[in-house]
Amino acid sequence: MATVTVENYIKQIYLERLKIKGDVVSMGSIATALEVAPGTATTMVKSLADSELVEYEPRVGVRLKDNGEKMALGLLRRHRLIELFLVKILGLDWSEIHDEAEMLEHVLSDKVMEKIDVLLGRPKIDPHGDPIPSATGMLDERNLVPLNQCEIDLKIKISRITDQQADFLKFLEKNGLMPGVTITIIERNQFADSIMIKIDEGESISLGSAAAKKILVELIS
Amino acid sequence: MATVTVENYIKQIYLERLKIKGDVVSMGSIATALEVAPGTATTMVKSLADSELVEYEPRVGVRLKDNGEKMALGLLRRHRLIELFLVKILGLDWSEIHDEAEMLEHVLSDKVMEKIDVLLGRPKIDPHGDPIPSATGMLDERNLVPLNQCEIDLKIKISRITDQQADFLKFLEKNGLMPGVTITIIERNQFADSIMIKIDEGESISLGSAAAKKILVELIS
DNA sequence: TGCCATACTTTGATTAATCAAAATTATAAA
DNA sequence: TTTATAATTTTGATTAATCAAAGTATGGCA
Ligand SMILES: [Mn+2]
Ligand SMILES: [Mn+2]
Ligand SMILES: [Mn+2]
Ligand SMILES: [Mn+2]
Repeated sequence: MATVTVENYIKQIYLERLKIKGDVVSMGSIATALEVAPGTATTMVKSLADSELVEYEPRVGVRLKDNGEKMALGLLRRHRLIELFLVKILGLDWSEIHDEAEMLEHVLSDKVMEKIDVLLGRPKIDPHGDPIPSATGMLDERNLVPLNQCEIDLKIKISRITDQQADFLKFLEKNGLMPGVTITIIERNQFADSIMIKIDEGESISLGSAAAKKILVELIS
Repeated sequence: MATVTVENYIKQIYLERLKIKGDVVSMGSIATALEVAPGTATTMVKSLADSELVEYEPRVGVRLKDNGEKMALGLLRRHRLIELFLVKILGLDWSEIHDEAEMLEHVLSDKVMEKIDVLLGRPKIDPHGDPIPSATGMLDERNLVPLNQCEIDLKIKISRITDQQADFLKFLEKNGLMPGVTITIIERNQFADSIMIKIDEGESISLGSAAAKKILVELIS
């Protein structure tokens, strides 16, 4: 059985891999993401390699093997199902579920996960808009556009939030900027580095490009 | 923050304390209950004493201090609320919830526990009939009688099961012997070491005294 | 009283996970 | 090509939890 630590490393390697262009994940990015010293990441990754979960090439990086990828997708599924459960069934706020799920993903049995999945109606998307892998490890990453790169005057739908920091999520919630909401960019100011958006039948809000970049949207035909 | 291991020791010391006449728990009983070597229990209890959670007297035993008792009651509350949640909300069988709760009790946040408590209507009793301590650490152990020590021909109510082994619980469930059910002892055979009981408006079943001892009942006036 | 079985404690190791700091490499700049 | 910088790896320690096996104490029995 993989320990909680091993599971966290495997999942993080998967997530870092998604973020970058390259196909190999650096020790530095793992160490930063998991908040451990660089040497710790190196040591741990070597031990993951001994367990056949990853391929590790010194001074180059690490890549998940089939085993590892399967584990990562299983964890991602657990994490996201748990988040949705915490919001839908227990009524927690979407800003406080991530850390909770970070622990629970390692602890809930398959039996409990199946009950939760059924209770939620086998959902495909979590509260942040992240896709939930299927029980068989299928994951479809939708092709979404960062809000800051969107054209003006088009009708678009907020679909996914890539920054799960509690404060940022609370800000979005307070302003009604949650997945599912449709909006239009009504103004863009290149030099002020900001955009002005209008929620359908609602308020107008100004967003800096750093914030807008964390909001992924879908164009409505 | 107490580790999972520390929490398990503290809870076990509390539970062992309840089982015995004396007021001090032996290293041996802890080691057996937690399935660790005797020396491990000694070492660990000494470290609990360093943390001011217990008082430890070498070769005599260990007793919880106020801190420790508070922690134990908190865990017991969590454990039992979680068990009830797993049965009532997720629909697990009462025979498979104990191990699940054994992990979850260390991981769910206070916020989640409060949501669960509310969702369940602030219950006082778990699926095995075990009392749930209040959030302030109040626990009322009801005064119940083991079924094997009960008089014949009286109307009695099954109230608590002290053996939580899955197989035993499954047996009880199959025969309708769950907390809340009312029964009568219709026969007792001293030499066969068994009793015959009849479920109200139901079947008659024979139980050996070892099994009957694990079923606590309440006399119905 | 003295022995001894049993329970308990101590000792010396091991494993997993971590860190700080020193050593090494690779790469980009001069 | 040489050097400097940044990333990575290695080394030596530490902490928590555990075990096996050796050592110790104590309460009853002879
Ligand atoms: Mn995690
Ligand atoms: Mn999420
Ligand atoms: Mn536990
Ligand atoms: Mn119970």
